[in-house]
Amino acid sequence: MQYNHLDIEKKWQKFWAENQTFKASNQSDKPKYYVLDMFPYPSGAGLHVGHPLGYIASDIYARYKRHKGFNVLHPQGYDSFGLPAEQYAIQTGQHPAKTTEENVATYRKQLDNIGFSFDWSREVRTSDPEYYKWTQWIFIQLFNSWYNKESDKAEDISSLEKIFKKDGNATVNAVCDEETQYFSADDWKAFSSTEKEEILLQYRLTFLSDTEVNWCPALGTVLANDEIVNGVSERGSHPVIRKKMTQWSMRISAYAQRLLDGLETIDWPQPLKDSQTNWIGRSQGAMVTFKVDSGAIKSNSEIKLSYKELEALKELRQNLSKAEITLWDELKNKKGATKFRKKYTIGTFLVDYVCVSKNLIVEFSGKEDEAARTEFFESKGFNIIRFTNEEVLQNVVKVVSEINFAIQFPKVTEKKSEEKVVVKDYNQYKIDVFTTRPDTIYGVSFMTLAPEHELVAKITTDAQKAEVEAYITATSKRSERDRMADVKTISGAFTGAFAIHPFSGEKIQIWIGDYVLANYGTGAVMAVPCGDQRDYDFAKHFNIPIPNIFEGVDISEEAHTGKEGTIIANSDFLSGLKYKKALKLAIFEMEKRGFGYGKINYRLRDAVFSRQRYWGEPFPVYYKDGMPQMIDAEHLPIVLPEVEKYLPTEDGKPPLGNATEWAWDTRNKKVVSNDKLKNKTVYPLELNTMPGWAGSSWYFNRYMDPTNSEAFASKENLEYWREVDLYIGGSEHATGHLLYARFWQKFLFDKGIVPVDEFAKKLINQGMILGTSAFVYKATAFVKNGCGCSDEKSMDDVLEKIPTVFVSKNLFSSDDEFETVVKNYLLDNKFLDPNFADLVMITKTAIHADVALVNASDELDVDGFKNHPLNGDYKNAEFILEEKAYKVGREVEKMSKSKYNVVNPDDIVENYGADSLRLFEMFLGPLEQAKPWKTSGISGVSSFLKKLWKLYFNDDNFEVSDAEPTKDELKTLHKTIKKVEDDIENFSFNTSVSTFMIAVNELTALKCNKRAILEPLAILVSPYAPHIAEELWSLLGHKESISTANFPVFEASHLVESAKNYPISFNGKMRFTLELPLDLSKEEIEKIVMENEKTIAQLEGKTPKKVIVVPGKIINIVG
RNA sequence: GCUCAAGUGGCGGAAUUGGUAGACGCGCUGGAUUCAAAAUCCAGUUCUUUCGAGAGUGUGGGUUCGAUUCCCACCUUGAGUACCA
Repeated sequence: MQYNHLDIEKKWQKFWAENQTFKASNQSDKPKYYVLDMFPYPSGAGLHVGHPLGYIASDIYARYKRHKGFNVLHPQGYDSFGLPAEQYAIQTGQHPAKTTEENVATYRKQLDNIGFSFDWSREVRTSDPEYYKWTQWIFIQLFNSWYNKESDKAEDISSLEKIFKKDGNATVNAVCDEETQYFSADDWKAFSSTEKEEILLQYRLTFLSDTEVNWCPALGTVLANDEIVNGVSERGSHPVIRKKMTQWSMRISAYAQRLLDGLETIDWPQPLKDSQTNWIGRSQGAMVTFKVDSGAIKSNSEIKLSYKELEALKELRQNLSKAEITLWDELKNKKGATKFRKKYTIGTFLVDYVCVSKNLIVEFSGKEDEAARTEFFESKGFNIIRFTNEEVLQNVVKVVSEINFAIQFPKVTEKKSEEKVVVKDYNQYKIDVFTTRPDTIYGVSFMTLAPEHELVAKITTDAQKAEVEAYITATSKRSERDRMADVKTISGAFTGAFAIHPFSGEKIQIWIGDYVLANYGTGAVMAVPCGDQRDYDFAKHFNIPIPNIFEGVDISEEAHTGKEGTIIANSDFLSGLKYKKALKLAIFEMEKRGFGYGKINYRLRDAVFSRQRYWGEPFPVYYKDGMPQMIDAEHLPIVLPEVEKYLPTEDGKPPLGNATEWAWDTRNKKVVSNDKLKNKTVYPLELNTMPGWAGSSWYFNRYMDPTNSEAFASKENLEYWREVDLYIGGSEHATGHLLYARFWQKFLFDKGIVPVDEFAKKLINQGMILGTSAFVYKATAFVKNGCGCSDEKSMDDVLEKIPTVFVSKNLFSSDDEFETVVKNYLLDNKFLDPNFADLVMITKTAIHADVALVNASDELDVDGFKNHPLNGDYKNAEFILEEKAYKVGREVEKMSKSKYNVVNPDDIVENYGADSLRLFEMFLGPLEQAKPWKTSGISGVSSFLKKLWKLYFNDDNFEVSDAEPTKDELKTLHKTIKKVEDDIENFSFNTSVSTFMIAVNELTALKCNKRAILEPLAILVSPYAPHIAEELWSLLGHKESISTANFPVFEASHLVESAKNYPISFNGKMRFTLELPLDLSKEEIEKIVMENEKTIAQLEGKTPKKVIVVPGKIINIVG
């Protein structure tokens, strides 16, 4: 019987589907094992041979684990929301759901062809409302949570409200927006519900905010940082600009440290961990505040307090003086428009009490900067009344009545035009900088602000104004890309202002420069030219002093950036200290003196979560009085509405703005027509949709319980499957999917929803399969310029006669040679008149030829090429052959349609079988490595399968013997068991394929047909080539699927040898081998070897200096 | 620039703890079979060679009896990231 892959493979694929062979049970006596692939986005192009590589590897592992007695979960699904389906919808008007459905069907067919052991009963699709219902649910959970730094986890928002009610926000240690104002418990109670909502939004883990986003005009949507590559969009390479928009964001920054720490606990590839570590970008250093020292500064807006000052405020609020308490007792009961707040910040000033609605400030007198305060407050339109401590303590009633009077009869103070107000130097401007090198603070000789820094306009002196403004205009005109491309040019401008060095008190210049980025750190740096190359270059360029603070280091040519072993000099109390000590001491002193503190900074930004797209999850959100409201979980899913067009609306709203049924009826709890928005109980729904990574950030949990309609997965199932044991997918998701998924998992863990905080124990990145493109070399003829020929028309005729010519690859090695070959051919075949030969020039063009037209010897199917639909122009082309064949050139490139090097797995399955495809993909090379595909190589594994098949047959009859196997046969079997088992455990699938080949070659040579050998062999092969293994297994008389069989057990006793073929080396070089019994002692071996005639010949009479004998390994004779 | 990974025949790659470099497969060469081809089978295939042997894992050095493997410097390629203070 011939091995017929077509029949066998169809038969067993049908068997597996009908018997649900790979359906995983949610409980079992066996240990559990969860093998997961990154689910595919079902694109219209279908799969090429590169896609299934990871799936084949994971399938082999899953099948192996079943043989090893595990209850294996091996699911598959589709990441079916996404841009291409939407772009296609825009072009064709087809609903993305429809094209997605079609693409999924194609994918499923292609996957089924390869014989994967997926449990399809658990399939998920992110675009299925029953699935995204739970994506929406998780969004609500995030909205209802805040990050408590004290407990270092996410907590329910109600616990935060409780604290606000009791103590205000002074005691809260949370991850929140930077510009959060302080308020007391009483303030909280007095806030309107809208105000409360606004404040809570600053703490929620998903929040709405005006953020600078990456807007891609061509795609009409915002993009996340990981969706931008080299300043242009990852998809389509469109330019991206910065734009302020109101967007949902995810407070992933709250998890920065835990995302970093978690990497230590998971077995993921180091490069991937490195790239996440870089992306999170933790840097340890200090926050330092520099005061601005300026002759004339303009004030035109409120100044925010620094973090440290806000910290100090907390203390102040809690430690009120007796007089303060007495007066507050009187004022705090005022309600409504006359409500007072205590210790409130206005500008950089802290006022004792203020009634904001009446513009009245009440203060204790005797503050040192009273005059400045009065001038500033009045400029802001406030009235100020002041009392002394004594006045309050002696007659608080009188004081209160004066306050009441001031409320009722306010002094008319005109709010002065802000531009005109010139406030003299009150040291109110401060520049916060972040530095990783506080030890070099005495090396600071200037400061640089980003051109966009908010202080720039305020501190620039009149003299420098024109220059600074010109510089800002110039930089803002440059695109992000230009700025990135041109990092060499040094540019900047002096503001004219000076800062005060916090330690030395010296005046230092403040510059602006575009090498400082507005969106990293504080957008300002303290420049230490001697210790940072960019600062150094900047200082050199603008002739700023470069003080040297390193002992014994030459900085005349470049900055000294090394840390280890560096000793600090010229730095007051830091002089003479080593880098590490100086760093610690500098931070200690800053904290003591109150102008700096140790801080850890992260590069990781909060993730923008809104997309102006149609084909994504709708938010479960409606807007009431401009504030977002969550729809109760019980009403989910909020299903994507139908729209007429998938483009943004004419007034620039996202595509959902086209929907006519997109309003939330809060009374009837359902989505209703927009006509009903006039109703008081009907509100508009969110028009943005969620980004692609929303659905993929938790799908691995859904597989555990995919049809549950009560919960996103049941507690029992989550507890049973816990986490993914093996996850296989591409490394391109390092800073996208794999980071977001870890973030959500940690959040869900905090909330007690999932039992583990890392979703995948082990991860492997499969390498890309590249295409091997084929090139043909086309000759183009044209007439030399300026030939001086009289008759152009006749030259046209000459060219007319010359056909398109292709030259076989090895006929030329240079362009000149190419020209000669072509000309000779044209002359020989009378395509060219010898009289014109010198006037014609020939150039070479390499053209991609379809790889399907090229055989294993790189020979082109010339007729096939001429008749190929893509090569219509070459029907009458001439081919210059070598040895009767046209040889193509080869080059390894990424697989892509335009290079005609894409190989479809369906064709391979058709011609060679799924088992061959699986074996070959594994045989190409190590799983993690990128490697080129060359279809010709498949004949090796294909003939291996035929040889394997033959072992079980005697001519056409299936025939195995029950006789005892020989020692050699057992040795081959057990050697193979050991190697294959080790290889699978180490994911070294390529080497086990060669092990199978060796085993089959050996057993063929031994003419082995023993059941005791061939039965275990079928099991060994079955994870790799499951169809042929099932067929052989059933021929061997088994009724159950081979997947239920136990993996053969290795017995070392079969490999025990009595003799060893020793390599005999001279000075480490192997010269010959010698067969010796293994039970000899070192001395005996040495004696035999030294007496051997070959040894004597090698030594040429010399006496060896030393003889190394390692029994069982090697003998080395040192001469 | 920085970080990481990798450099082995004509090609994909093997050598898992330092111990016979090039397993296995493709391709190539020769042979058998065939009217012929495909398929199949057999033999050979790192380079040099005076046929004795010698050299050889990107380059140069080091450790070692012995290095593809460990250490140092450099070169090349690929990936990621990029004025990150």
